[in-house]
Amino acid sequence: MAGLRETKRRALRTALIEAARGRIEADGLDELRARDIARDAGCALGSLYTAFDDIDALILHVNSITLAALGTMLETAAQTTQAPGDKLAALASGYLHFAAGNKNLWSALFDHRMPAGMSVPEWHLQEHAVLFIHIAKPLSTLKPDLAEDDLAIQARTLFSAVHGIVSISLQERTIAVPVEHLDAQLRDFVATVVRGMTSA
Amino acid sequence: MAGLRETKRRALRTALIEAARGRIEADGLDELRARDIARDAGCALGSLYTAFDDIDALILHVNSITLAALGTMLETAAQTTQAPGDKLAALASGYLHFAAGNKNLWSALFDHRMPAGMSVPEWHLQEHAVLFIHIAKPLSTLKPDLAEDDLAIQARTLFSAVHGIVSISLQERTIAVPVEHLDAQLRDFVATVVRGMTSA
DNA sequence: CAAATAAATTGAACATTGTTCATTTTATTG
DNA sequence: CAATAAAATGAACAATGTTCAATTTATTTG
Repeated sequence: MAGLRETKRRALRTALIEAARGRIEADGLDELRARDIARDAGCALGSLYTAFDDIDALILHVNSITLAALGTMLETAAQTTQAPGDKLAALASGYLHFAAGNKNLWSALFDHRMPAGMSVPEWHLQEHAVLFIHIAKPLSTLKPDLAEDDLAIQARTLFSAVHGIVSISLQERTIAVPVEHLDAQLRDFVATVVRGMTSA
Repeated sequence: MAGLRETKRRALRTALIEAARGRIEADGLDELRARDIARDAGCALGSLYTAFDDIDALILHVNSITLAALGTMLETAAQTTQAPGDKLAALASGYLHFAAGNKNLWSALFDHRMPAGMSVPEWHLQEHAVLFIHIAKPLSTLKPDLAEDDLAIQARTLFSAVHGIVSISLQERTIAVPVEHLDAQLRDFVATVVRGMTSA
């Protein structure tokens, strides 16, 4: 049995990631505790630190899973329609519904901060690209004579705008607005932007 | 001297707020520590808790000051131009420059979270309105036949979009883009939205 | 003004965290 | 099977927000 060690190591890592994921999903990133994670994963507190450098590394892995799920969701959302403006609306709407339906996991993507001095590792930075890349194609159809780097920049800008709307809407600092109202507003906004892009 | 108590109490509160503000401005919300605040304010650790319920109350007061400064800045930004589209562009640009020039204080407005179970007090929620209210007037000029509540909603939506762009741009997860580049992109985006609103 | 009372100040103590470490257990290797 | 390397364990540590009993300071009362 060459690799019992490695097998157990991998099992512990995924158990810890799943435990952290469950906690974040249920109670939010703020309530995540090392001791709870270890208990849920069925290991001692110290073992968490043989499997991962620290809690932040664990959170990055949870966020990795969330980004992957978001990615496949956006992928299919973009396929439901044909016209580029409709694709952008569908992407925005899909993003809203994902965020609303996975609030704590989605919030963790943007609320998490590395400890002072540390920066997000490159492999995870690249995973964040999934947030924009689906926007680029329909956008380039709308604005065919856009240079490649401008396209990337404008895709990121459009994502950021949609994200801002979704983000502040879901904050629910006062009363909760039904998601379908938000969806209507968001689609209206995207339609306005698309109109602005194509007029003039 | 009726009120020496009250005088000292007020002095301590402002000293603590200023100490917290200085720390947040210099090192960011994440590095804020009760012991540092007390030392800077020249009082014992325990005194912080006779003047404020907890650290969160202190942070709210710091954010209050930041929102007031942001408010007067937006006020003057809106006055620099006449046409509603230009006013909206000026507001967005002003917002970007404020955020870029007061990064830690501005970030604290959105990064701060109340402890579990607690919610932001009403007086402070209302102060956040300063973020949208300046948008409503030019927006109503652009869309004269908008109902009052729709106007408020769309002003909030437009703010959220601009905030999202500014927010993600300033995150600087990779390389820092010059503010004037961001400003050009942001103004371009606002112009697109305005065009989309008026073409129809 | 002096004594009594109320409030505020103080820093030590407490509770909760993330992380480390010496010890023990477990897998791998020779 | 013995020797070694790796991992598991939970007690201990350090940092942090908050509380508390004791002390000092301001106000009120006789």
